[in-house]
Amino acid sequence: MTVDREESARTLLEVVPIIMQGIRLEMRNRRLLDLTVPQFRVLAFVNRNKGSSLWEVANHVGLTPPSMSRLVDGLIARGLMARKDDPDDRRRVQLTVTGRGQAILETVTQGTLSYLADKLGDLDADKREAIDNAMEALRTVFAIPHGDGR
Amino acid sequence: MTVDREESARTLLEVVPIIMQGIRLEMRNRRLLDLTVPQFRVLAFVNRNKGSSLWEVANHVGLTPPSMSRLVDGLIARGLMARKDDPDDRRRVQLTVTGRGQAILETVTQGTLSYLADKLGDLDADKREAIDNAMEALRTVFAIPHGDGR
DNA sequence: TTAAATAGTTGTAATATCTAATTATTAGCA
DNA sequence: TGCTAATAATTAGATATTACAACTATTTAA
Repeated sequence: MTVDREESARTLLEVVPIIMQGIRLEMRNRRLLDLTVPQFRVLAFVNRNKGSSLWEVANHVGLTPPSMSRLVDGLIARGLMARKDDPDDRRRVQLTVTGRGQAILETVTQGTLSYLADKLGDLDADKREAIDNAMEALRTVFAIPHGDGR
Repeated sequence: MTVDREESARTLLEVVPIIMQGIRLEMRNRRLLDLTVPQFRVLAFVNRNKGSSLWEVANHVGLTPPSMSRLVDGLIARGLMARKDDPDDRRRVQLTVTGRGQAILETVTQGTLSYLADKLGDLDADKREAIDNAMEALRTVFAIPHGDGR
């Protein structure tokens, strides 16, 4: 089978946005505890990197600091995150996920995983292994640390 | 190597949003001819399905008809698409991409493919083959017709 | 010890997106 | 046939999201 970079790129460009669309719909369609994808990514990142600064989160998620400041405002207003001053550098803030935030993160994560696992359930094991291998390769290429991303 | 559905799903959920973020930044960062991802997907879909109705495009891209109506307004205002009445059913509208729209679509597509191909260039052929196989599997699972999606 | 750099927030504006209501047209059926 | 229901699209109105520029507070370093 011929595998040239251009063709692989084209396939990625066709497939990735549609998977993303499924993930987005899944996350938004749960009454009251819905999250946008950026909100989800912020919660997941901060949950794994407790005490992250605003800049770190903004950088990870790909938003500007002002946008992230407002996004965090919203999550704090919903009681999902907390912001406190960094005692070592009082310009910085330390972000954390509240218990309630963790609960919602967990629920949304599980729901989304079920959605995806359900889709993947139609595939036989070797296809799923191909997906795992591919994602592993893509993970390195897009510089995503293990068990971190989202 | 153990490959269970749950684990594959988790990996997808970690990796896909980050690839998407790269695609989004790439598409937006070209002065004057920038497109949002939904705009890009609309142009790509209509270009391959000339005369699509508003509902068909909205359905494909995952937006409501009112949102799509406004999105299309914007693309028409930029001279990238045209809207005309369907003679067979005058409730419907037939959407097409203008020459200018095709040109911009082409440029943005090529730019994004270069971005992706560049990333993929760091991988050896068997990794790229794994990616192709995985995308092929995902394509069927998410019901993405060949050479269509975006 | 003050100028420059850094972290974050606020002001303002442009998009993007939704639900509900409205208009126009077609389809179904008694 | 003629009326009702269904469908396709748009408009109205509201809310979210996001950006850039300007500002405040704090730290670094010359």
